[in-house]
Amino acid sequence: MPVHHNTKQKALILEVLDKNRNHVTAEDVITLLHSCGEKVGRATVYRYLRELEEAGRVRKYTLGEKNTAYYQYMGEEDGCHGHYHLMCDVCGKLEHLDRTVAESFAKSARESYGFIIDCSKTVFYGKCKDCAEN
Amino acid sequence: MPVHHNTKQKALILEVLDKNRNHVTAEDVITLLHSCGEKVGRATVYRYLRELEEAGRVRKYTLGEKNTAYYQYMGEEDGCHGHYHLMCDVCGKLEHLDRTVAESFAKSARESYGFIIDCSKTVFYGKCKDCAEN
DNA sequence: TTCGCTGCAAAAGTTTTGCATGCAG
DNA sequence: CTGCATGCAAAACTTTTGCAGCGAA
Repeated sequence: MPVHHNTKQKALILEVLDKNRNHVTAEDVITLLHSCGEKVGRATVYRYLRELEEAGRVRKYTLGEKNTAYYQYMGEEDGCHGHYHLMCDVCGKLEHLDRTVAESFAKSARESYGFIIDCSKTVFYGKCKDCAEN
Repeated sequence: MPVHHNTKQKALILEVLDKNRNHVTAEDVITLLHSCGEKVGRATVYRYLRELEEAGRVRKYTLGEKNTAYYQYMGEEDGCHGHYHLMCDVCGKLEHLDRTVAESFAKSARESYGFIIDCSKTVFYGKCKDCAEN
């Protein structure tokens, strides 16, 4: 386990992620910080985003035909407490699906395949209600 | 509507996609062709994969933490012989879960949240049977 | 013969890494 | 003080594009 220093840069990055809960790219983070007069190195942003993703605090994914990665802050709650994530790959909105709804499915997967689903890491992709109606 | 010339290169690429229906990267296609003694230019592979994707004959997505795109041949009829992915985050093995097993779950999500799950993009993370036993 | 297609190489775009310096603990 | 974190630039990768020449229709 790495030692986590509390640095100004990490706090700034987290603040940007918290204020932009829908899909931001690494370059977005850099640009947003730069426009606030705060300069954080490109490598630091990429390194911290990766660290956050590996810790399960941020979700990394792609949208549309772009080859760039989008990042979404999942909040402090470690995720394994009661819900699956539903991510709209049109608008990037994240919804929560109560675990009880998915319980039977997880059970089927376990019984059929012996696969134990980790709900803190699983994200369902698709279209949210609003985007499906358009 | 572009004119589609029937070239040897396109036939070779399609053949590779057909024989490897799951998770092939562009580089995989190039390497596989090269190992068969067939050389097809990198640009041609990328161009044709993109064309196929735009035509709906191939699905493009990302898996795991990789930054590379995976391509999946959907066959001539875009049937719903889709499947969910079960990715073991211990050994990295990828398993397939038939869509029918997950159908009731997808239905619940749709009825409760109006969310339409795209099975081609959803990956369940967790432990596969082998890793769960250790 | 005519264009579209191919292949090479270069460019473009995104992410990672090496290394010297800075700063939190 | 110690050593992890940062920042810069370069490297590493993946994908796209320009252009000359080839080849399918």
